Amino acid sequence: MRARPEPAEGKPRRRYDPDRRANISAAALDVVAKHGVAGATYRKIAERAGVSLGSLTYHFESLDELLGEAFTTLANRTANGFDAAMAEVGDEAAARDAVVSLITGELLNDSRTMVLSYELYALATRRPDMRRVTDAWMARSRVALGKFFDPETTLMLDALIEGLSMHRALSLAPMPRTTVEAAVERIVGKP
Amino acid sequence: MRARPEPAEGKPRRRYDPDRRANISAAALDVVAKHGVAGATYRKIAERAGVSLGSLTYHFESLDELLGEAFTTLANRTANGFDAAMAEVGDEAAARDAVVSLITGELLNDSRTMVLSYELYALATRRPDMRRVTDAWMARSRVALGKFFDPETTLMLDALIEGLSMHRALSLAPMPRTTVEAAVERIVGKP
DNA sequence: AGTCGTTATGTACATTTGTACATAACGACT
DNA sequence: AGTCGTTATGTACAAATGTACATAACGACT
Repeated sequence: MRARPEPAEGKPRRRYDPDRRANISAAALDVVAKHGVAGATYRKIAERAGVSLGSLTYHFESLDELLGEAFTTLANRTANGFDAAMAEVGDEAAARDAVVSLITGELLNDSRTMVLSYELYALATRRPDMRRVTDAWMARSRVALGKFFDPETTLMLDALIEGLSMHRALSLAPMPRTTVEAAVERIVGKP
Repeated sequence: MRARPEPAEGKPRRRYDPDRRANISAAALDVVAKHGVAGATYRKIAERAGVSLGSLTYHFESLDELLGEAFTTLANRTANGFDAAMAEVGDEAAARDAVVSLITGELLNDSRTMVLSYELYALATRRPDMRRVTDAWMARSRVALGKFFDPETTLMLDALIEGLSMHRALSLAPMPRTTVEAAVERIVGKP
């Protein structure tokens, strides 16, 4: 017998678990990160979310729909982090530093985000609706970068960020930060 | 009743299907490209290879072993293509052109290779033995590039190739070749 | 209190999938 | 011709999985 959380004083208690749908979506990402899309089953996700099996099929008509929503929230959250990091930046020199930090830092570079990105990319080359998700994601990155760099440089920089993050994540001997700094400088030009 | 292929004159007919193991491996890549690792089952692969189900479990003790061998051959074949393209190159200017052609051309950029790469990357961040495959792959790329560029430039260029190929494959509006040329030039320096 | 729509739970069933195995075909060798 | 090790085939079975559904709990509203 588990005690139910107390309702806020005076506030109408709408439902027992209001954001269960979002919780299921988050649990799906955990399962994909651990077992891959190949190992993402209704039962594993339900267990991870601490929720009954029937609840999944109620909220999501298919596994594809569930994965679609999960990856969409992932892309939005990552893009939000990207935006936030670039929003605090004043001039181009600071933008340069921010980009280097993004590549070497935690937002783009932790293994969980990277493996989920790969799974998303693989899915996106196969499912057109997921292509829209990756397109929107990349577009937001370019908008954030476009505030400081010209359009062509922005395209190059965006691709460089992708490649450097990937190689840093996959490589056993991660590239030193100084090399990342030098690569960014070569693309965006001398200060 | 299907007629059996005639044995070569005088040559001892060793076995009915000598490279069935390799054929199964190739069929596995086809299935992964079409349905993802998630949809790669013994039965689908057997059907694609035109081979009985039992033959798969005979040649490969597990699906992981089969996928491991399939991705290993993929990585080797792609690296061979990379080597071949760079081997025909004389000076650094030609190397620059070769790199641009690799990014915009067919070796790295067809959607089949890209989706398989993503699946491999996703697998590699989860399975240590696959990490060795991707490591060897990237090491060969760097060796091929290292004949023409200094070590640090090679690292940068390798990452740039990865990122540009990926963005060209995923983007609905592919980046123009001139932008690719400009990006490579910024990394490797003025001619 | 009573009713209704929404959400949650557990169970049951048909299909898919990995796996094991018995049997046979094949080639090499004596 | 006979024997043996290797390879191929088909089938069978148990576990896992997607899916449907009956039942109940919950909150909002009258």
